[in-house]
Amino acid sequence: MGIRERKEREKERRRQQILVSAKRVFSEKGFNKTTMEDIATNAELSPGTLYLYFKNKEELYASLSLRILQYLKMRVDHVHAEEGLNPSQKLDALVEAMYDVYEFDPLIIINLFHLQSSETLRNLSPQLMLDIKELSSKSLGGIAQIFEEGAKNSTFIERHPIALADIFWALFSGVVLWEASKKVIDERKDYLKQTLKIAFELFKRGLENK
Amino acid sequence: MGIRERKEREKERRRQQILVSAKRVFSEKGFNKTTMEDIATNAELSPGTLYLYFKNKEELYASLSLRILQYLKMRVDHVHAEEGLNPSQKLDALVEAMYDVYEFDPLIIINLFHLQSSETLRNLSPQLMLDIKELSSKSLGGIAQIFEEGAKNSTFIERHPIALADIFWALFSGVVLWEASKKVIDERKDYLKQTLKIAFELFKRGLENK
Amino acid sequence: MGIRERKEREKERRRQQILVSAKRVFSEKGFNKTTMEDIATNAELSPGTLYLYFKNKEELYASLSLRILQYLKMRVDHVHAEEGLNPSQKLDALVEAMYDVYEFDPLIIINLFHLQSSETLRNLSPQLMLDIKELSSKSLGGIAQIFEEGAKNSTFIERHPIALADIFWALFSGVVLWEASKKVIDERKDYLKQTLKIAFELFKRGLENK
Amino acid sequence: MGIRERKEREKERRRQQILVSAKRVFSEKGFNKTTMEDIATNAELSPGTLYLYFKNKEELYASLSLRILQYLKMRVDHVHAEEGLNPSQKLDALVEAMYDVYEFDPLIIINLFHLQSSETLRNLSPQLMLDIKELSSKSLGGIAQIFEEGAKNSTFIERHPIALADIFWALFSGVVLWEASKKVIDERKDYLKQTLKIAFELFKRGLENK
DNA sequence: GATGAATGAGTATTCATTCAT
DNA sequence: TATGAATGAATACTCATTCAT
Repeated sequence: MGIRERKEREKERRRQQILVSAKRVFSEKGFNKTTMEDIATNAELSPGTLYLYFKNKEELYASLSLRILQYLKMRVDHVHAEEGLNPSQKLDALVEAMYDVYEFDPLIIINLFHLQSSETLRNLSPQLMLDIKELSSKSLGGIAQIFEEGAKNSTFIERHPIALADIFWALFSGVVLWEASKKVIDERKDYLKQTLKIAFELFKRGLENK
Repeated sequence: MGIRERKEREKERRRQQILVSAKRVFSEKGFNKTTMEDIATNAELSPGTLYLYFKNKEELYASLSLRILQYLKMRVDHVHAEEGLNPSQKLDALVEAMYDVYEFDPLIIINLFHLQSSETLRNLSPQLMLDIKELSSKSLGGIAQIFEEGAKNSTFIERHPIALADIFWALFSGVVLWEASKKVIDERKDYLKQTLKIAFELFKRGLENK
Repeated sequence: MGIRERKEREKERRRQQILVSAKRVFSEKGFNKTTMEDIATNAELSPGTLYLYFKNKEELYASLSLRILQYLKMRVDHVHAEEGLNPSQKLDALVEAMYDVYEFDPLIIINLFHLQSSETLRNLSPQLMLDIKELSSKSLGGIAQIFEEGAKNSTFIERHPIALADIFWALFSGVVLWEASKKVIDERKDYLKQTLKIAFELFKRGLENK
Repeated sequence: MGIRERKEREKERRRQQILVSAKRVFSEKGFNKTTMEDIATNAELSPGTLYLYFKNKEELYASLSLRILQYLKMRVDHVHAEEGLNPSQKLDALVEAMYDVYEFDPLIIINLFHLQSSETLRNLSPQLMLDIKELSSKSLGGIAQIFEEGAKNSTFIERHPIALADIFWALFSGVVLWEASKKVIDERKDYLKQTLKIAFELFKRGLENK
């Protein structure tokens, strides 16, 4: 391992250390209530150092979305990689994956909606935006493929596969966000998992060729 | 019309004027980038005047959510008020209503998720919070009733009606938010309506007793 | 009584009503925390009305000082009006008067120091300033006269009578202010009256020709 | 000198720099008319920097009181530290000290009365409040001790020593405040020192056992 | 005279970001 | 690289005062 490579690796380690702290603090306080100093303190670094690794606060925040998308993509890829699964079984596997995605970062899933603010996007570096777009598009593509295969062998009804993938993701994130918001308003207990279960069941039933 | 009544009416007119401007500006810039001065300017009022009608920025913002919820509730009530509709037809009518809810305020639907911040809730007056909770709960109750009726006469499968109402709403808002976020990222045109259509179709298919 | 006179009287009544409310509210909250609206509400008037009787907030506040000074002057005059009192007895009577001045307005005595702010004085009408100066000067003159008489008949030591009057007043208000400030800091009980008693006793002893 | 120590010293230097500017500006304009920006400008710093050294405006202001109290305590301690002084001579030395306290900060002595506002106290950090209470109490204790000693050896009359210390301080600050207020109203020249002299003379005469 | 709705200037405080060391 | 002290722009909110009715 060359010295350059070691430095590269060290740098990446530090980036991850910051991201872990950022996730912790953002999850707890939300984007606006979190200060760069909070994150720096949590990471046992100085505020200035954060700026050596991330252009600004928005970019640091968006990088967390990237991590979720990376995880999502990995899980979608795994579904396809498993051998001998028919589309219906793949869909079941995908649903299982979504539970894990949720557990991977239950609170920060809200992040993905923060990206929609055009003000935010203006502050992101082109490379990061490209990465996000690509991962997002590939993950949804992988999901869409399941529906396409299902339609081909008549397991599922025929609809635009990309649209179905969008709906699948929207259903997932809609439930997560909605239940999260109710928890605060109604002080209800964690009713989320069960609702997700019913939601995905309905989705699959709606999709099936009767 | 007494002088007191006229004043009351004038006051309400001013409140609405502010809400209209607030909706415009918040829609364009989002909560944090919008300043009270922006809204005042848009409403052709002075900043101080806003505070005669709304306790603070959070409450002004939350009042916009109230308007959507009022509209939603009204539409749900209408669905039940129409005579001679069976549950399946009521669901169709509800879906139509949701398109209108979306058009009533395409961007500000995001508001409803802003409410989840406990920091926000801390700043709302108890009355406003009560109104929001009540409207929200009544609307979802009205939606749930459709599923309950449908289950009773075996049109729909039996699931917890409240959960189904949550899913119905989550599906709707999830699609709206997700498509909205993609629009910025992908610069795609309004693919939303079509996606919503498929989403609701799938939902209904999933719900039907085959 | 002519109609003009009745109006004049009515106007004065309203002025006093406002002053009473102002004293109440200023005493409770201090100058800065008190709003004109607070006073208006307390007086069951509208904010605008206050400005028909007082040029501005500073002048309303200063007018309260005037009331104390009027009371002080009246009491000093009484001391001189009583027949058959020698200087020593007059001083005793004056000390009694000071207890009453304190009870007349225990908290607002602080007002008199608010006047020192040049910013405040800039906002007072010349007439009010003149009245304050005159009353203040006459009252102190009356006090000084006691010391002068006392020096003449060798009851008291000879010092500049005006200076002695100033010291007499400074001792009184210093004790009041200092004890008032300690009450908050130390939460001690009303030790003030006793301290005032000792203070005046020492003052008199110091003054006496031994 | 270690690097840590140097930084500590530098930080203290900056604190003092701010206090000096604050004293200047507060003296000139009073608490309310002074803005944090005024102070920052005077100190050739940015407004934000002030908040690195003082929690808020109230605390910055109160810290000025602390400085006076520190000086007062030091002078009182010196009086006791001088050898071979009897109580009468100690009182004379104390009177000399008060002239210096006045010169140390002629205008800001008013500060000490600002502390009485409970609203102000609410905004102070517990440590600062503790320091103020302690210094205040120790200084007055030191003053009281002189009267106690004087009473013991029959130089002074017997009165509660703490009360005498309170009166001593009230006399001093009352004269300072009263003369200060008159200066503005009457535009008189500095008649203060002379008045103080007479005041203290009377106080001592009143105290002496004849 | 009386009202009270509207004004809008005024300010403490925060915090993302920079840069000298 | 890393630091962290310093920056200074940005903003919600208040309230004395005005003036059309």
